[in-house]
Amino acid sequence: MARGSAGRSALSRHLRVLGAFGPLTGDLTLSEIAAAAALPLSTAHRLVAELAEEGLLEPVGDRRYRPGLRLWELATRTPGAAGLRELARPWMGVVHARLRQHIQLGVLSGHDVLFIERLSAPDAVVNATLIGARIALPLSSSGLVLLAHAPEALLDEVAAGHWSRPTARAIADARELRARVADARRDGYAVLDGAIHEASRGIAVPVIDSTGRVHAALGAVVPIDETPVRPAIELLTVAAAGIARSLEATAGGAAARPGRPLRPLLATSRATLAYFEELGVDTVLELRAHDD
Amino acid sequence: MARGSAGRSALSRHLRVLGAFGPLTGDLTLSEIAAAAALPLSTAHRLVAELAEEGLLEPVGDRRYRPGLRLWELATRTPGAAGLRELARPWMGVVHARLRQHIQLGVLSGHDVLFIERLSAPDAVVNATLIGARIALPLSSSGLVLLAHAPEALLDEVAAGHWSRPTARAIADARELRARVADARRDGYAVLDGAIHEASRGIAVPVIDSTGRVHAALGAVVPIDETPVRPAIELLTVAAAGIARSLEATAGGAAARPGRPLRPLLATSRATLAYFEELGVDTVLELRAHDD
DNA sequence: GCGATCCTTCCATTCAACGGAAGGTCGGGT
DNA sequence: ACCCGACCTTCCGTTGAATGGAAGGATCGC
Repeated sequence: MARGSAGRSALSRHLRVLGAFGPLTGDLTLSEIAAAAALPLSTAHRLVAELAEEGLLEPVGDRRYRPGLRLWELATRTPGAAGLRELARPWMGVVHARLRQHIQLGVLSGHDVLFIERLSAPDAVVNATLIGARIALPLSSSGLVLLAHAPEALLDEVAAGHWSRPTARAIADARELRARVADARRDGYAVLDGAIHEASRGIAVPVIDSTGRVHAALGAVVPIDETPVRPAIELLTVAAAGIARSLEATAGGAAARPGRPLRPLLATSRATLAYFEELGVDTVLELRAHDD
Repeated sequence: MARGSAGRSALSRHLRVLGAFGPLTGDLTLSEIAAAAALPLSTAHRLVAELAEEGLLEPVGDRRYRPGLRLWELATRTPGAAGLRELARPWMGVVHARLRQHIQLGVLSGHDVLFIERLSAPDAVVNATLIGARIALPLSSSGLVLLAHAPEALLDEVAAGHWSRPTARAIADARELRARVADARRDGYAVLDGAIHEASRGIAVPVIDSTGRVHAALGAVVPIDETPVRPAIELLTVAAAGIARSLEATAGGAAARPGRPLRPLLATSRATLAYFEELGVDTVLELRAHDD
């Protein structure tokens, strides 16, 4: 590198540039990117050009950029996100059809829940969740569930840290957080009222496989005191078990085969399944139709 | 850099590593990655460690890696893929409900169609398409449609190049390709029989906005001579127009506002819409429920 | 026409990336 | 118990790719 050279690896600066695009960010100009990424303009200029060259950014009009196709294409190979999402959707659909409220799936990422999928309804309550966005663990019922099943060290870290409190009912301190997490651990679910918005109640259960590993939290956001909680928990629990089974069918199925494990295919027709087997693709599982 | 140093920018080597994971690839070990990316082992070792550090790869078990959450999270901000997909799904659902065959959405990427979304049915015909995978332009009806509306230079390039011919009915040469593309340009749709598999017929129409820009191709894969073609084309055309309108409502709507354009939100409840407006998020459009 | 804003190019400096080689670790075969 | 082969990890001297300040353009608004 050169000059005082600041940062860490080259990779981290490329990511700083991509990180300039947040969940609510629109197309950005070069200087907006430079500012958001805290990079010198000439450096940003070069990085943006490289990223655009590789298709990770794409030019829009003649002065703006947005994240590009290649990024999405690569992300498609993310079993922990894209894969889990695809596999969970049918189960989420079942819950959604009954509850007609927000149904969402979140995974643990750092000190946040990263939301991977959400089904909504026009008349559902307020819900700050966006697909691809994060909520601090203590602010969400999904977060409590994930925390309940994470290594103790994570709870210690989070409890020691700070979190915003959008409403007065949000969990206030480490003591309360630990109590709520203990509840979630004991009950196998979490209910959290008005933590982000006064009117909303979160209900979440873990997606937990037969080895005890927790892959995600499946949650609903419902109006407080309108939707009966008990039946919702039961619906969510059944769906979470279904998701866990689907996960094991793919991951386990693929890993169990000798030879190179291939990503199992989902959601395709029987005829297509036969086609891929003919092509010599080792592991192809048909789970269920994508959309039914 | 150092030593003979081979390649291009640092970015390109990181991408070579990520590129080792294909649409059908499972979790890979370090040496598999090194081999697939054609990188020296020690280099691959360092790159993989960096990528894992940043969450672009995640360790699985104790010797394998897979693409990580952060990659998916960043890809979430891709209006041309993730955004288009979300926005198109309701329209695709309408077509799917009628045809009960594969319905798919593809965008132009290099000399391929990159498929972004697909709805299937258990009894649908053979279909090689995978979400996140590519098909060469001349092999797919969606490809013909995209080629028909792309700059002439692209057609020249593709026609001059080579493509595989999985079946005897696949387009054979540049002459035939140009003729089929001309048809697609004239008709506003493309029908292609048995190009990838003997039993399957592709039907595709462009998603074309009011400025004439083509954003994607919307297609169906149906059994040859079973599904009436004309009504399918009409269904697809209506849906494509719907997608185009949704696109303009978001992109146009956001871009038209003064101040920083924000990514419009989709698929949320009315109450949530109000919530975001209150928070000062400039541009929030509610289009329709995510799942209905 | 003039200033402000944003983008592009240039280039001397220098340190982060490179990768061959050597040393571990692990497991399976005998 | 021992060896062997397959992987993975660490070390480190070399060097050219990345860096970013500065200067020069392009464009827009007033």
